[in-house]
Amino acid sequence: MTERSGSLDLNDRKIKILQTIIRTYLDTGEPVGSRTISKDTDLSLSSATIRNEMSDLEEMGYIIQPHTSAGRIPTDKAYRLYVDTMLDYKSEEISDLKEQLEEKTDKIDALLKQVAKFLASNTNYASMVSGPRYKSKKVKFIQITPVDEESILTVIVLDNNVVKNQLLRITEPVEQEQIVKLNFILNTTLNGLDVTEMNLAIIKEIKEQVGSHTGVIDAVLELIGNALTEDDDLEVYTSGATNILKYPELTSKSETTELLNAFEEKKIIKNWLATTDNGEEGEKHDIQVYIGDETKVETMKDCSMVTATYRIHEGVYGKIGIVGPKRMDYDKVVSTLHSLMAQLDDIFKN
Amino acid sequence: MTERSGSLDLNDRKIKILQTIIRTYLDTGEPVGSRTISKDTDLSLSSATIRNEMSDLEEMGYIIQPHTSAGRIPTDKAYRLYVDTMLDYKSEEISDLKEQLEEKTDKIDALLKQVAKFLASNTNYASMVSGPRYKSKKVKFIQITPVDEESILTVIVLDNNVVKNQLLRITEPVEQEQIVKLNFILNTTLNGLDVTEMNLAIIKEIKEQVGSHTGVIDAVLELIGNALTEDDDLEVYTSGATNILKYPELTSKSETTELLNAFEEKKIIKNWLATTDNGEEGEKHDIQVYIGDETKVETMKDCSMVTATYRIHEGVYGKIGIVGPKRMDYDKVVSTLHSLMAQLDDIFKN
DNA sequence: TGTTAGCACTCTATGATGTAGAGTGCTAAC
DNA sequence: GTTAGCACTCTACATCATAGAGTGCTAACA
Repeated sequence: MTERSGSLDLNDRKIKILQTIIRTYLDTGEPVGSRTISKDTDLSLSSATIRNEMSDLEEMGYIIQPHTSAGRIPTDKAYRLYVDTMLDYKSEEISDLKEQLEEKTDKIDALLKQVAKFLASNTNYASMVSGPRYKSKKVKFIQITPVDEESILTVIVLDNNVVKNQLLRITEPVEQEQIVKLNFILNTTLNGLDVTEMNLAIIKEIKEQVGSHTGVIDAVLELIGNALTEDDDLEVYTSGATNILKYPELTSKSETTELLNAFEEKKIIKNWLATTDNGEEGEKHDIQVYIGDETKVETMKDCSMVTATYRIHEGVYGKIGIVGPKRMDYDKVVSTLHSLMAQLDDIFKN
Repeated sequence: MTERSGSLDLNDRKIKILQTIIRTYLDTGEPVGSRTISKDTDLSLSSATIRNEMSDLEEMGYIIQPHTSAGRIPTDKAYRLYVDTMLDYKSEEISDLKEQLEEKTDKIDALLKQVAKFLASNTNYASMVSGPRYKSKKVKFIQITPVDEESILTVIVLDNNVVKNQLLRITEPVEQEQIVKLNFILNTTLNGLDVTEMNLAIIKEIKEQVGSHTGVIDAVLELIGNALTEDDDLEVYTSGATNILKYPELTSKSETTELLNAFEEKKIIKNWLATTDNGEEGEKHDIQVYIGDETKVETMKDCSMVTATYRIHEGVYGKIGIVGPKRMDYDKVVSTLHSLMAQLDDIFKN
């Protein structure tokens, strides 16, 4: 159709102009006009020439005009291109991050909470961090102990060193030697098994060996089953959800509310964990950027999401992510996440 | 000054008018004019007469005019009066609440989470529920067990049946008989003590009796100390924080954000728990209403807060509250809380 | 003395109107 | 291929007029 369709490819000049548009728009949030570009680049071209190029860029789908007499703003396609090829890594903020973190590294969940907070306050976007998940869990140690006349305590240690316990009410006392026997049988039979390996045959065998107190055994087995299958409640830490309110382009009121709500109930995150769960392979610290519709979440079509996977060690991993407006400082977010991941790696080594 | 200052007391007619103003304003959120009142009450008075009365009410500080040619809106003083003397209890929604709750009463924290959710979705305000707090905690049972060559498991059961545990790394194995001895000594010495009773003398006695493995003992004692003193992280469950956005009078943007933020970080709640902690005496289900400045929180000066205390049993209690705009449906909130408290009482009995 | 009708007055919310400014696309010239 | 010039479009903003709601005051009435 167009006579000079030959010009419809991304030559260096177009790239430079597009990059300027994106950078400026990320910075100001206002549509970018041809004069601004003409002044801000070192191309020394007049605004008229820029206009021609912008016209091409618009035809190619990289920029649009909100209305006739406005400048251009980048499309999702442009952001995609930007994130894929134009990111400009900075690595400034590494230092103070680490200092902040290492104050209190005693417990992993406290650490992750801090990570979420750090990310949110550092980027000014909303952050979320999922607790570590274990590929498969096995029983390492079981112990049953009478506490008083009416209750016994069951403790289960899993191979990831997570300890589960529960007090069981009992109606009649269990004799000490029965307890010892029970402990012995449970440990020898179940040690090292995961939940798929605890079949009916094994359960039957245990019951036959013990002979009595099948009620207690049932209760213990149920507890074990729960311990092995439950996802640790899919623990998710979020922070800075209210940062979403800072960005006027997201303040369409109803949608923002919905988004905040989704954040409060941690819907987004669980969804995200569920969908990307399999993609565990790949680069060590691959960082994914989802722009607008790429998030696959209707309420987030004006948002972008940047995520990363951390690994504590083989098979034990969790996710970190931030959510912000599509007009997001991708450079900063990606580099912050990058250095954060490196820090975490470092910390997990100890 | 005024000639007929004798009319400046709250006679029945004034009360009726004030009540109508409050109810109408709570309902519509618009300033209430004299004509509306004249039509909506059974006083059969003309708007002119109502105007005279309203003028008095304004002088008495119960209502104000946002601007010259607008109707009147209630002041905090009016709300206070309303809450203290004019509440109209309804007891409709009791039933479905209970059905919703009893689905899953296995764990107290899951229950409380549901209570928060229920309250928020039922009232359309933000809700918060604090986990139960224990006046004083004592040790009921201690057990140390070797799990493998490099770790031993310490389990502590408190008298409120809360179980704490931790894996301790050890450098050299501890012999079985030492473990048995350790368990015996710890249980006989510490059983029934609270944290104030574990003084240096007792600790010294334990160490002397055991003779060796003081490192392990220190670790165990530290764990016990933590278990007895930590506030279970002051667990607080919130729900429906985004409901705050539904009320236009709170949408001054910056303040709403601050409020939401405070909610996210659960500042409000901790503050509130801290300040009202002592007020544990009094009526069984006394419900407190804090209006505007009464909340003592700057960011909540346009909000009201309604709180109640639940008791699981003697000395074990927690708090429930909701936060909403000053223009809040106090009737509904108070009656909902009322019936909720009754339900909880019922549930805790089992 | 309490109540009411009437009226002038005030203030807000709303919509219409005009204008400056930013930015574009097109054309013609370099 | 690049640029200057110009007509055109659209938004944002301020100004203005108007309708409507509500009041306070006064004078008349029961």
